Amino acid sequence: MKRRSILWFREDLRLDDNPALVEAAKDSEVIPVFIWSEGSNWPMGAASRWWLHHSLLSLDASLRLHGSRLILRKGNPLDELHAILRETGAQRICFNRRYTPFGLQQDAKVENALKNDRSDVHVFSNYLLFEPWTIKNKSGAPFRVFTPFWKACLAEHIHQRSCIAPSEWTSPPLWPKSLAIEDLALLPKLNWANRWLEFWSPGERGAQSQLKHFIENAFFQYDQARDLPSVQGTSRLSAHLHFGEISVRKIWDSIHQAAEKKQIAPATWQKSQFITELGWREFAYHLLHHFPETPHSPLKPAFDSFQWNENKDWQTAWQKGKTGFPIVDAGMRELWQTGWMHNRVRMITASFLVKDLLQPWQMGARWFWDTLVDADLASNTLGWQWSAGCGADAQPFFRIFNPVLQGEKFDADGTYVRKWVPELSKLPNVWIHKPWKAPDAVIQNAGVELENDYPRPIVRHEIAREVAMEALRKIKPA
DNA sequence: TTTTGAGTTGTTCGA
DNA sequence: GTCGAACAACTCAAA
Repeated sequence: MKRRSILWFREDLRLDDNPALVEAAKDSEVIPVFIWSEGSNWPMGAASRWWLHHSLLSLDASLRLHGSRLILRKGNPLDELHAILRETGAQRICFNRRYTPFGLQQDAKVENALKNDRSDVHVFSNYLLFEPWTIKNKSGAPFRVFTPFWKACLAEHIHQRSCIAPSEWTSPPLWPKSLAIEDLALLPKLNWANRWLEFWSPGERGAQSQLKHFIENAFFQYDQARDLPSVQGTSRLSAHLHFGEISVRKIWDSIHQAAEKKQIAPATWQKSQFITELGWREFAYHLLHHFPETPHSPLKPAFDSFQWNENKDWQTAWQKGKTGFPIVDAGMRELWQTGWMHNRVRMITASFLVKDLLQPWQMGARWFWDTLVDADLASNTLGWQWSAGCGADAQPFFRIFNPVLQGEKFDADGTYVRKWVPELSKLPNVWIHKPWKAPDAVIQNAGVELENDYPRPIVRHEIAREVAMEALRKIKPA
C-alpha cells in the first residue's frame, strides 16, 4: 500500500517552495489540511481573518488543479490531526515551522505527541532566512541592535535554494470529511471588508504577480520612492509574506536574479534598503523569540513606570481618523478602508498616538493587530516599541514626529491626504497639512467648515511635544 | 573590565 | 530657504 501523508498548512499557504509539500508528496498520497483554531493568546484579528478566508479559497483552487483539495477543520489541532490520522489511515505528517512563541510551543507539543503515537513527523524551516536562535553576538547573547544583528546574519551562509512544487502527486482514494469555508466564519459580520478585493489578491498567484510587479516597477527605485505614501513605491508583499503565500527565500532569489541581470554585485544588492527591510523582519522574529513578553511589555523595563494619559475620546479620534492632523487621519482612514497603511504613515500615526496623545503603545498595537491584513506579531511588536522608544532601539527623544512636517516632507503635494481625507481636497498645497492655520477666506473657498466638516487639531503639537519630553525625562532607570 | 563608538527612517534653532 | 549643530541620553557591541 502506498504511504499516506497529512500536509498540515498554517502560515505557508502556497505550493511553490514548500518543503513540507515536497516531503509529503514523496512516494506518498497527500492529504492537505488546514485547521482553524483560536486557542492563541493573540487570536487572529478581523482583517487578517478576511485575508485568510480568501487565501484558503485560493489554496483550495490551486490544489484542485492537481486533483487534490484542501480539507478544512476547526478545533484543537492535535485532536483534529489525530482524528484525520484515524479517518484516513495516514502515517506521516509534514509541516513547516511557525515562529511566534505560541506557535513554536504548540508545534513542539504536537510534534512530541504525534511521535509518541509512532506517527512519522517531518518539520521544516522556511518562514525565515535565519533561525532566530542561531544568531548571537560575541558574548553568545541575542542582539538588541539591528545593525550588528543584520551584519552577523549576512556573514552567515544563506541557504537560498528554493524547492519547486511536485508537478503531480497522488491523492487518497477517499477524502476525510471537511468543513465548508463558511463554517470557519472568518469574514467580518459587518460589511466592512466588502471592497477589499479591489485592493488585494490574497493567495499564491496574487503574491507572485505582486512580487513580479514590485521587481519590475519599484525595487530599483525603492530608496527614493518607499517613503512616499501616494506612490506605489513599497512592495505590498507584507500580507502575502505573513500568510506564507510566498516565501522570503523566493523573494531573495528573485531579487538576486533581477540584480544579476543588471550586473549588480551581491555586495551591493544585499545592502539595498529593501533587502534590509527583510532583515528587519528577521530581527523582529529574533527579538520576539528571545523576549516573548514584548507583545505586551516594554523591552526596556524602565518604561514600566512611564506615565500614560489614557483618554478614550482621543483613542477614538485616532482610530477614526479625526484627530485634525491630515496626514494622521489619512493614514488611519487608509487603514480602515483597505486593511493596510503605508509604512511611513504607520510611523507617523504611531508616533502621534504615543508621543502627542500619550496613549499606551499597546492600545495602538492592538488596533493595528485587528485592522491590518498583514498583522504580524513580531513586526507589529517591533514597530510599536520602536515608535514608543521602549524597544530594541531606544532613542525616544529623537522620535517625536512633527505631523505637519512629516506630511509636508513625504506628501508634499497632498495627493495622499486628498485621497483619504476628501473633505480637504480643495485646499491648496500650502495648507493641506495644516488647515487650522489657513486664512478664513482660503478655508471657505475650499468649501471646508472647520469642526463641522473636519476637526480642529485635538492637541497642539508644540505643547504635546513638551509634555511628552517631560514624561520621558521622568522615567526612572530600571 | 573598561572604554569607545554608534545607534532605520527627527526636530528645532540660529546663522 | 538652507545648513550644521544641538537636542538629551542611554545602552549595546566589540575591542
